[in-house]
Parts: sequence; C-alpha cells; structure tokens
Amino acid sequence: MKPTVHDIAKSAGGSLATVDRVLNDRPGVRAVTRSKVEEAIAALGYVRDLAAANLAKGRTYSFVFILPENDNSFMIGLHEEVRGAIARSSAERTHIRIVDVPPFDPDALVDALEKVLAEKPSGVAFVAIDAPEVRAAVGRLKEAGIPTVTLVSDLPDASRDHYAGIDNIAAGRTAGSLMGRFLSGPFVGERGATVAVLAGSMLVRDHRERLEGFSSVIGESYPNVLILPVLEGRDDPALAETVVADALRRHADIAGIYSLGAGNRGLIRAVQKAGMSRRPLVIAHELTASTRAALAEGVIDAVLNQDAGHEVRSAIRVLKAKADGLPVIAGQERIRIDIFLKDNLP
Amino acid sequence: MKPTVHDIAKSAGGSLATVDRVLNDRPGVRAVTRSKVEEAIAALGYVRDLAAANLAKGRTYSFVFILPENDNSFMIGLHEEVRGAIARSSAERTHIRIVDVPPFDPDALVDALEKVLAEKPSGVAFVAIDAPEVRAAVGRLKEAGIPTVTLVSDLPDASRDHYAGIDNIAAGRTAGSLMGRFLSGPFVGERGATVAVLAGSMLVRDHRERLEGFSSVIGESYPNVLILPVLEGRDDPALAETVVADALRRHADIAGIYSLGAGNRGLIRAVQKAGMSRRPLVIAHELTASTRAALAEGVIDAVLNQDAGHEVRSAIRVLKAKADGLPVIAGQERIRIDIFLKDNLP
DNA sequence: TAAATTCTGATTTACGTACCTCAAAAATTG
DNA sequence: CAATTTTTGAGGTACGTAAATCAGAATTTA
Repeated sequence: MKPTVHDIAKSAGGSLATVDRVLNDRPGVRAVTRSKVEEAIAALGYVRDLAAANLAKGRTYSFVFILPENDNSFMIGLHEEVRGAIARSSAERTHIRIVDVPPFDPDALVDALEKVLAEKPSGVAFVAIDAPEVRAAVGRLKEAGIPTVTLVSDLPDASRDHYAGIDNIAAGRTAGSLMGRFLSGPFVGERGATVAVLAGSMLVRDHRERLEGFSSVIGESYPNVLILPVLEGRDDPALAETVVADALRRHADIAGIYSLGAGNRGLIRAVQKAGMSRRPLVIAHELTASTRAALAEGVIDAVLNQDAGHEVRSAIRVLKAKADGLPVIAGQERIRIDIFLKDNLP
Repeated sequence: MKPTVHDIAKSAGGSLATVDRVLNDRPGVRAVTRSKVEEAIAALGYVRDLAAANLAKGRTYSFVFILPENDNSFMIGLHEEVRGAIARSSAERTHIRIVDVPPFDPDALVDALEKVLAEKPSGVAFVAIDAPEVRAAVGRLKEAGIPTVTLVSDLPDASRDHYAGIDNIAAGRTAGSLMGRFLSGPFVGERGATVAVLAGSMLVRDHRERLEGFSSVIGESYPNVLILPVLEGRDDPALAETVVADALRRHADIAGIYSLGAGNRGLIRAVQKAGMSRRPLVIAHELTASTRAALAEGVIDAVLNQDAGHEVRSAIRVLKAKADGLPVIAGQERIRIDIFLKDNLP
C-alpha cells in the first residue's frame, strides 16, 4: 500500500502535525526533528497524493490564453483547440480563459499581459511577439510568480518558463532540405533555380527563424538555388495572393515557393491562376482544409505542420506542472514537426 | 463556484443519498425522482470531481505491459519508457507492471495474457502478434471486462479497445513517396531506377503493411522505379549486412534502399563498405543511435520514426480512460509518423 | 385496510491531505 | 531555578465524493 502522512508520522515517531509542518515547510520544527521526518519520508518512499492535496487546498487552476485574432485557418484552429480544452477542463478543477488581441501588435499584447497580470491567474500562455516591451511585460509576470508559456512563437532568453511550439530553425532547415532535394534534377540545371519565400511578417520570431533555417540549408547544400527577396503577406490570404501573383509575373523562372507563414489560401489561388507551363514546387506550413486540398491536388508538394492541439494540451500540462512546482516530462512536451506529403495525410 | 453533489441535492429538493444513487446507478430510486435529479444535474452543469471520487473509492489503477524481450534498440527503448512511466506513476495512484515474453512467440503471449487475466488488472497493454489464439485470449480479457490496448503492433478486428502505434501502411506510403521524389532527377532517367527493400520478416504484420504502402505508391506514381524482391534480414544486424552486401554486389544499379524493419546497424555497414561511386538513397525506420549517426553522416537520407514514449503514455491514458468509462481525445492519441532528415534531428 | 414492499432522507464514516487551535512538553533564556 | 520561548502532540474540520445504515414515508399488494 502507498504510504500516507500517517505512516511517516508513525515511522518517524512524531505526530501528524509535525509531519505536516515539514511537508508544507511551516515553521516550528527543530532541525533534528525535521531531518528525522525527512528520513522517514525517504525510507518509505512517500509521495504526496496531489489529488488529495488539491482537494484539501480547494486549489483551482486559472489559466489565460492570449491569442491573436488572426483570420487564418491555423489561428482559428488554435482557438478551437483552446475552446476544446476549456470544455474538458471543468472536470479537472481548471478554468481557462481566452483573451483576444490584434495580430502583430506588440503594444496590444503588452496591454493584454498587463491586464492579465492584474488578475493573478495561475498561469499564462500567449503567442509571443519578439519585442523588448513584450519581454519586459513577461518579466513582470515572472516577478509576480505567474508561470508563462509561449505558444507557437517564442520569446527566447526572456523569463518565460516554457515554449510550446516547434523548433522553427529546424523547420526551415527541413523545408530547405526538401526543397533542395525535390528541385534537384527536374529544375536545377547548369544555371540553377529560383525560389521565392512568402512570409507573414519578419516581426515574429518563428517566421524569421524559419527563413534563417531555410536559407542556411540552401546556402550550405544547394548553392545553385537562388532565393528571391522575402515577400510579406501578413498572414492574410488576400494580400498573400497579390504579392505571390506579382512575383510570379515578374519572375517567370520561379521553380519553387516556400510559404513559411499563414494565408496559404491566397498563395494557392495565385499559383493556380498563374497557369504556368511548369508548376513551381510549393512547400508550405500548417495543414488546413485548403493546404490539405492543395496537397491532394498536387498544387502543394509538402506541408510542414505543427499540431495546435498538442501545443495547447502541452501548454496546459506545463502550466499546471509549473504552478505545482513539479518537473515536466521533456520528451512529452517536445512539439514535433509533422511532414505531410500527399501519401501520408491523416 | 463549481456545483457539488450537495448543490444538486438542494436544487432537486432531494437528499444527498438519492443524488448518490442516481449518480452511481444504484437501485432504489423511482423514475420520477431520478429524472428530477438528472434535470438538476443538467441545469447546474454538474460534473463529478474525478479526483475526489477516486479518493473516496480508494481506486487504484493496476496496469500490465506485456513486452517482448527483444534486444533491438527500439524494444529496449520501449522498455525504458515503460519503466519511466512506472517511476512517475506512484504519484498518480497507478501501479504498472512489466511482463516479459519471448519475441515472436504467440503461445508465450497467450500464456502471459492468461496469467494476467487471472490477476484482474484494470488494464493490459501488449505488443500484439497477429495469430488466432492471441485473438481468442484478448476476447477472454474483454469478456472479463479488462480493457486492452495493443502497442506498436496491432491486432485488427480483435476485441482490443485501442491501438497505440503508427499507421504502418501510411508509413510505407510516405517512404515510397520520399523515395520516388528523392530519386526523381538524379537517378531516374529514361531507363528508371532500381530499389531494394530490406525487411525483418514478412510474417510480421507491421512489415507486411509497410511494404504494401511502399509498393503501392511506387506502383501508382513512380512506374519507372523497379522494386527488387524483398530481402529478409530477420531484424538481425549481421544477417542484414550479409543480404544487403550481397544485393549491392549483384545489382550494381541499386539507387535506393528502403529498410522497413530493424537491424539497421548491418545495413549501414554494408552500404559504407560497398564503396559505390554513387551511394544509394537510404530510407530507414526508427531513430536509434546508429540511424541517427548515419543520418548525420549522410549514409541514411531519411528516417521514419515512432516515438515509443508517446506510445506508452498514450496507452496509459487510454487504459485509464477506458477503466473509468471516459471518452478519449482522439487527436491526442494518434501516434504520428515522424520524418527525420539530417536537418531536423531533435 | 392492513401488511408488505419499495423509496427516500438523514446521518455517518472514509479517502489523503491541508490547515487550524489548544495544550503540553521541551528547550532556551535570564 | 523560574520565566519565557520554542517545539511538539492531539485533535478537529474541511475538501467532494462513495458507500453504508437505519428509520420513516410512500407506494403497492393482498
């Protein structure tokens, strides 16, 4: 049988109250007694029953998710996953709230973080924007003892406790590697191939990192592939369509497109409308209804995906662990880069 | 505040005892009273506090993992992951036990299942062997009301409650697709390319399914890629080295190798020793120390992987849910096929 | 209508921990 | 040594649910 507080009390020859004082770090225990109790704890292999402890404490977790109100499928999906978690959370004495903020707006994010800080929740998850003022706001949350988790886009070297998202440099490198290998042969000849990159905004770190990874692999391993200046579509389908269509018009020789942000609906439309003799090789991020259809049709060749559901559940697990001061299982919280080809669509 | 049993009792104008009878499906409640209580439950949005309920019940979960005592890296890793889960389980009123069985031995597996059945655990996870007697044993577990989960290798159409493993047909298709695309250009010319497949044994279901997926994609989309007769390495590094070396000697034109089983150490050695002018494209399964090193060196081009840790944790989550009669979050329990290139190694 | 049966309510104990109070014991101080 | 402070023990209540008992009420049956 699992040992209980009563068992350690008996084993240590002390009383329940003393054991409780030791366990919960309350004052009024001599060092000798304390160590005697601690020995008994170690000897019996006692582990506090968290469920019972939380019940006794009447503990409830209150988490806030700050999400950009973006109009792309990925962010909509992310919202949905958080809502799903909210629906399930009632059974787990956990209350989760969503706070919407305008996308790509550091000041709005800081505002939201400040307001959330005032409520003193048990934890905060947010899609980071890489800006000094955001960093400062996160620092204030840390000072207040509120665990923070960045979601999808990170804020490294800041005081955030965890990042629930993919390694974007690795994602970019993977895209570069696939692009280089897929292009080799059919496109890259003596004079090389030209590749366009469509991003949302160079303000967010995930997009910068993907570009960095992509460029470095191309530079290292595929020197005769030329990367055109980055197109910014602000993760907006309409704008993405415009800039891609424009690029395709100006560069008839584009052999590949790497879409490292969102707004792929527009990219797909632009590629379809261009009606090129030889369709460019397209690698995009995030498996959505439109990218999935495009993959099946052959308009997109590969999709790199991050599972929003996993990210949300991981963020909640980590926030809960941090709130309880428990360690996280690193392997469980690593968010993987899914690679989808038309043959392994789930 | 979250409503409790007391609140529904008050709201329904009944007593706590009656509410308890309704909630736990105990007899002695008239239909009228029952529905009154159920209305109150719905109206207040009551959800039973599982932690408190389990505490009151003194419920402990006892799970058994039946694992083959195989000495390949993947199975060793699987063992380790279960041991890790055991180490963590003390905090979660869960007791997990490992039962080792000889590999590829249906009778031994059936024996183990029978012995486990006698103990009446709360759930059983096992690496299935596709045989009628195993199917029958699983049926007896189901009759006894013990939830079962197949791990890594499935037993389809049986009475198992869940499969915690990858879709092996999709894995084979993915390998085929990567092989086809990577080969296009540098290798596949007018006269096509030749590809070898190394399996453990065609008697194992996973291997059969992977081959099936691989062959069908090649057949559908890459008609000028020729697949040589399957080489059987029995998941043994030494034998794998022999058969691969032999194949490379006899077919100088081998442009690609798909290793869909274990024993990759031998495959790697054979490829390295062959010293071909143009190294074949190699796609293998399971990220281990040796495949990781080969990937980094460029001896292997892609590795398809299943995360043993995820499989184990998923199996435990599902067993727990089944034991409590709760639904599982499908998205969370889908085991993904990881694709690793040298650029996205974790 | 009386008797038997089925419901229902009130109350209690338990699960393992947290947290509180009060008194007694031990250690420290003057 | 007495007075003071610190430490310890004993006991209780609470968290939300499960499970049990028992008496009384309502219903059904004879």
